[in-house]
Order: sequence, then C-alpha cells, then structure tokens
Amino acid sequence: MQLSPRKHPKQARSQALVEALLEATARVLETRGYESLTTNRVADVAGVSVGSLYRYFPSKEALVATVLDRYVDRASCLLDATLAGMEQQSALDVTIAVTRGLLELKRERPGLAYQLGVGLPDLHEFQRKGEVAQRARSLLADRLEQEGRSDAAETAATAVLMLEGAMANAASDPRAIASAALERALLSSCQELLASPER
Amino acid sequence: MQLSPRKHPKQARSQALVEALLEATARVLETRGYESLTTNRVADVAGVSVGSLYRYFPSKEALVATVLDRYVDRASCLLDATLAGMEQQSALDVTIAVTRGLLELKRERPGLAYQLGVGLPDLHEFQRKGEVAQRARSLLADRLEQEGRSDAAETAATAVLMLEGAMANAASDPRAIASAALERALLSSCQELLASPER
Amino acid sequence: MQLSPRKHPKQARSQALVEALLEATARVLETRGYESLTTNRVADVAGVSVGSLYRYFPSKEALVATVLDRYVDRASCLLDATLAGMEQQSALDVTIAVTRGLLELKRERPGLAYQLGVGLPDLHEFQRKGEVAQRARSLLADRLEQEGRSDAAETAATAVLMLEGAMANAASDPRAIASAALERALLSSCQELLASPER
Amino acid sequence: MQLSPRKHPKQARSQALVEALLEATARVLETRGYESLTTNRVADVAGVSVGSLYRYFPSKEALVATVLDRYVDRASCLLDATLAGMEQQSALDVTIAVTRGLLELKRERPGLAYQLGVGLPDLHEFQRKGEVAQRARSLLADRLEQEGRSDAAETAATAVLMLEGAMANAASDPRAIASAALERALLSSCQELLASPER
DNA sequence: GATGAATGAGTATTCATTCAT
DNA sequence: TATGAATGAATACTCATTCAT
Repeated sequence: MQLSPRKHPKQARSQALVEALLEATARVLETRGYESLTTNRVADVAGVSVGSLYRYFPSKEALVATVLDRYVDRASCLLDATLAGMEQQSALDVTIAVTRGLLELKRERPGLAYQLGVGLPDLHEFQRKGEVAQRARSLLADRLEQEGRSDAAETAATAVLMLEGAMANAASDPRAIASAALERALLSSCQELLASPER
Repeated sequence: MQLSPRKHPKQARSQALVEALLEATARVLETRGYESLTTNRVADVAGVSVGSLYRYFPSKEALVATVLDRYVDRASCLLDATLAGMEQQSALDVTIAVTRGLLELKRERPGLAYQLGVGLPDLHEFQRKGEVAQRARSLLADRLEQEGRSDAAETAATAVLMLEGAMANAASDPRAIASAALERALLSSCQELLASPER
Repeated sequence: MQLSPRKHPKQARSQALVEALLEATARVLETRGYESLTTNRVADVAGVSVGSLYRYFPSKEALVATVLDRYVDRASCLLDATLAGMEQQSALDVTIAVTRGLLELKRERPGLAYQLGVGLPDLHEFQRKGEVAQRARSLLADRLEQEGRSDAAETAATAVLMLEGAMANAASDPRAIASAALERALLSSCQELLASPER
Repeated sequence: MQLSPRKHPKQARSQALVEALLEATARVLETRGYESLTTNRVADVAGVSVGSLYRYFPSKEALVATVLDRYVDRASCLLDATLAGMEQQSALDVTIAVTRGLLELKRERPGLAYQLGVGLPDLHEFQRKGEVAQRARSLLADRLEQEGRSDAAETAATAVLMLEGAMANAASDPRAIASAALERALLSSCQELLASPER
C-alpha cells in the first residue's frame, strides 16, 4: 500500500483539469471578452482537448457559469464574513465594510470583475450574477428598517445598484478601480445615502 | 386639403424603413441582448427582408453602431444644451444638471440604455460608446481645475465612472432607474465628491 | 402628320435601350469578366434601371447570350462573306482568308473576344459559343474531302480547334492579338496542316 | 506481418481527407465549372462535412488554388525534366519536347486542364495559372536569342500563346486533345515558327 | 479517460428577380 | 412604361458539440 502522495490520484487529476479549464475561461474572458470566448480557445489555453472540456462541463455556458459561481461564492462568503462580527453596528458601517471588501475583491482581477459584472449576456445560466447584489440589498434593507428608516427598501436598492454599477464600471480600468479617490467617493456616497435620517 | 403630408414619397419610405430597422434593432437589443441579435431577427422584427436591411446598412455592426450613434448624439447634445447656460456656475451645479439630464434620458428606455452602456463588445465600430463619458470627464476636470482643485483629473474620472456605472447598472431595472431615491443618491454623491475643497 | 423623324418612336426607344444594355454588358464583360457581371452593374453602366433590363431580357444569362449571339452572328456572316467569292479556291486559301477575317474581328475588341471565347461558364444558354467553330469545321472538312484528303474530318477539327484556341488566348493580350507575328504563325500553321497532301 | 501499411494513422487520415477534397474539387470543376463550384458541393462530393473542408483549407479559393498549384507544379517539373537533358539542343527541339510533354499531361484529365486553363476568374489567389507559360516564354526567348533570332521575344510570346491556347481549347473535347492530328499540327506549327531563320 | 478530427446547424451577406408606385 | 426598392434563396464560413480511436 502506497503512502498516499495524493488522496485520490484520479480525482486529483480531474480536479486539476477542472481548475485549468476554469482559469483558462477566466483568462479568455479577461483578455477577449465573452463574445470571443470559444470552447476551443478555452481548451487550448488550458492545454487540454475540447473533448476533455466536455467531459467536465456540459456546455460553454456551464463553463462560464461555473467561473461566475465561484466569483459569486467568494463575494457571498466575503459578505458573510464581514457581517459576522458586525451584528451590533450601523447599516452605514456595515455597508462601508462590505463595499471595501468587494472593492478589494474586484481589485484582484479587475478585468474578470468587469466581464462577469457587465460582459455576460442575460442567459438563464448566468442568473447568479445578481445574487450578491440581491442578498446585499435585502440585508441592508433589514438593517435600515431596524434603524427606523421608512424608505429602507428603496434606499437599499439604490445604494446597492449604485455601488455595484460604479465598481463594475470602474473595473474596466485597472487604475480607476485601484484609485483611492474611487474608494473615497464610494464611501462618501454611502454615508450620504445611509448615515442621515431621511429628509 | 392637406398640407403636404409627405415631402418626397421615396425619401419618406426609405426613411421609414431605416427607422423601422433601427427601432427593431433597439428592440432586439433590449429584449435579447447583442449576443442574440442577428440580422435576420432584426429584419423579421422590422417586418422587412434581410435584403432591405443590407440596402441601408452595410453590416450588422453598422446597424447597431447607428443605434448607438443616435443615442450618443442625443446624450452629447444634452450635454451641450445643459452646459449652454451654465458658464458661470460651479462644477458641482453643472455635474448635477448633467446627471439629471442623463438620468432622464436613460429613463426613457432603460433596457436600451443598459445594453448600449454595457452590452456591446469592444469593436472598432462601437468606439463612440465612451464618447460622452470622455467629454464629460474632460469638461469636469477643466472646471475643477479652474476652481482650484489640485486633484481635478482624478476626481473628474472617478465621478464620471461612478455616475456612468451606477446609471447604466440601474437601467437594468426599470423601477430602479426611475426611482427618486437613485436620483437623490447620485446627486448627493456628486455633492460629496465635488462640492468641498479637497481634504 | 409628322414627317417621321424616326420610323417608330416606341420601337426606336426600345431599340436604343436594348443596345445600351448590350453594350454595357460587353463593357462589363471586358473590364470585369463574367464572374463580376451583375444585372445591377449592367443596368448602371447602361444608365437604365434593372427593371428595364428585365423588360427586355428574361434573365442575366439571356442578356449575355444575346451579346454572344451578336458576336457569333458577325463571325458567321464573316464566314459566309469570305466563302462567297471563293468557291473555286483551295481549302488552304479559304482557311487563310477566314483566319485573317476572324483575327481582324477579334482585334476590334480583344477583351470581349477573350471573355466570350473562354470566359463563359458552360451553360445551356451559351451553346452558340461553339457554333462558328463547328460550321468552320464542317466546311473545312468538306473542302478537304473534295481535295482528296482521307483525314479530312480530323484535320479540319484540329485546325479549327488550334486556330480558335490560339486566337482566343492571344486576345487576352491586346498587343499579342494585334501582332504580325501571331498572324504569320497562325497562317503558317494553316499551311503546314492543310497545304500538303497527308504524309 | 505487414510492412507498416500506414506510417502515422492520424497523418494518413488527414492526408486522405485532403486528397478526397482536392479530388472532389477537381471533379466538380470538370463537371460543373468554377461558376457552380460551392464549398458545400465539394464537401458533399468528397463525402465529408463543410466543417472538415474548412479545417484544411481556409477558403474556397485556397481549395481551388491548391488544385491549381498541383497542376502547375506538375507542369513546371515536366518543363524542368524536359529541359534537363537538352542543354545543347535547338529551340525548336526543346519546344517540341515540351509541347509533347504538356500535351500528354493535358490528355490525362482534359476537362480539368480546360477548366484550370481558361475557366478560373482572375483572382489574386490564382496567379500561378500563368506561371508555366511565362517560364516557357522566357526560356524560349533566351534560346532563340542565342540562336541569333532578332525577333526572339516576340516569336517566343507568339508561340507560347498559340500552343497554350490551342491545347487548352482542344482539352474541352477529350477526343480532340487525344488526337494524333492535333499533335502533328501543333508540332508543325512550332517548326514553322521556330525552325527557320526569320524571313 | 483523453483526444482532436468530424459534424452540421446557424449566421452574415450577396444578387437575380419581382412588383408597387 | 420606367423605376429602383424590396425580396429571399443561396453561399461562404464558424463554432458548439459529438464520437471513433
């Protein structure tokens, strides 16, 4: 019996393949956009055959959807993590913390953030795209309501849409998304929107 | 007796056809996105044959580019019109006025605004997409510099990116783009970003 | 009652139209070749509408076939005219005379001769293309037989094919078709082929 | 035990496919002409899908150009081979030898020879069509000059044009191209044109 | 399992032909 | 009758997906 150098050779290989494909997809998305993403190109970049691609992903859309899923998962976890220790804090503080986190996330791979944020067609398979925004919206609405805001839902929706749009758009320019000015601007708009009691 | 209802029957027909095609293009864009826009579909929706489409537009891209052009033209004129009577006013006031104008424009056809804003691939034919944002950026930067802001360029870039992204994203949801809260939020973020001297 | 300036105004106009179309067809053939000949291009060059083209010619092929017909007719008449006064002369002399005549004809519009000779696809409508050659062949064969040649048919076929091919090909280069050397060469090959009793 | 019937299965298959496509192209050319040659028809005749055609040939023109290339290559090699042992011989003898060789080549597939010779439109991709004729012309001109002919260039041009045209045209009729009379006629016209000092 | 050649439905575009004005 | 805008079948080519090796 061998000293398991790898848990499950077969599964490990599969996993590596899947990873290579997802990374290749992300890279093609960043460099060429969804319009130019073909399964053959992805397979090439990943260094595997198209056949292998189709062993692990049933369609081109499923491939991209998985990249999206992971991104959404990370953002969603980040949301959870941020929320974790902030049960007692204000909607504004939470929003600021979340915004900072998401900004940081998007700064890692601005091109990918941009393409996943605004470059995907509206297909059934890509529904999760809006998931984080939705969660953030309802979370924020709840808090605002707890804080006695009567326009909680509306304000939350607005804030999320604004922040998301601004970040996704800024991600089209790596320098813009990285700028401190953007961060300041986003945070101050949060403040304006959330800090004060409604007028 | 009617007052010449049509100047030139021929031209009127051509014009009607062109309009029908552009409107069909806009509709297909709104409902299916660029990815699913085919020349045959546009011709179908316009109620004409593909051949007619190609009599007036040399390519699919030219067709979409014309829809884009018109939109950009309207936005650009709006920019000019807004600027016209505001030579003496502050960067903030001008930005607020422009933002209101653009918001109103995008409220007309949110879906179209969304697709033209973020749904087009980066083709040479669609270069004008960023034109208004660019003009707005340099205009704003100039004003800010006149007002003595040392971070004029950066602030202008940030403001435009934010506003543009926020509006385009909000346009994906007709109710969001129409909401008064969004307008308030955008304007207050303008205020935050532009009103005060840098800190 | 008017002093008929033109016999039949209507017919005259029609005739002018037909001529314009045929000349335009010839010109397009010369300058662009059959591959690039479109009915719209011909109508443009003729200065009339496509609709008018189709009033007088049922199809693109019919149009080209008519140009071909006229050319074949001219060549055929030339053949008749040449033959007319030569009933008593040798096969060689007749062939030389005919060759000279055809050469002269092809020198008028080398480009057209070339395109009609070798540039047309093998369509049913263009069958007359080979007519002159066929007539020449049988005529020549008869004479040779009268002169006692046992290989009359074969020799006639060979001579015609050679002369026709050589002339059509040479017509691709206006200088070549016009050269005295070509004429000398063609005539001497006639001599070689026809003058002597078979060996 | 077989002696490696196939070196590389993969390569062998590709090669077979390419051959099937080229043969199908030649056949469609022979039977229908370039005008009627479509990629789908070629693929059908070859018994493969259009997609496969495009795996090996980037365009319809490239496909036909390859058929042409092979033909031109064969003719060009034949020219070289014929020339090889004839350094000391007369222009006439060389021309006769080359003519005989080309005639033999064209007799293999008269229809293909005809279509490649006169049935292709003047496209950039088909430039090699005139290559053999050009080489023959300059080769012949050189020899004639060495032999003291003052009209070397002109005579060479005429001879080549005549022979080429005659052969291509004769190839339209399998019996004609195969006939001994044609060969005799061509050779005697060479003789006439080249043998004697100019008159 | 992996491969990549093969497939063929789908898309942009052209052009002969028709027909409303 | 003349016009030329409109039609739509046909063609070159692409790319997601399959399957024989």
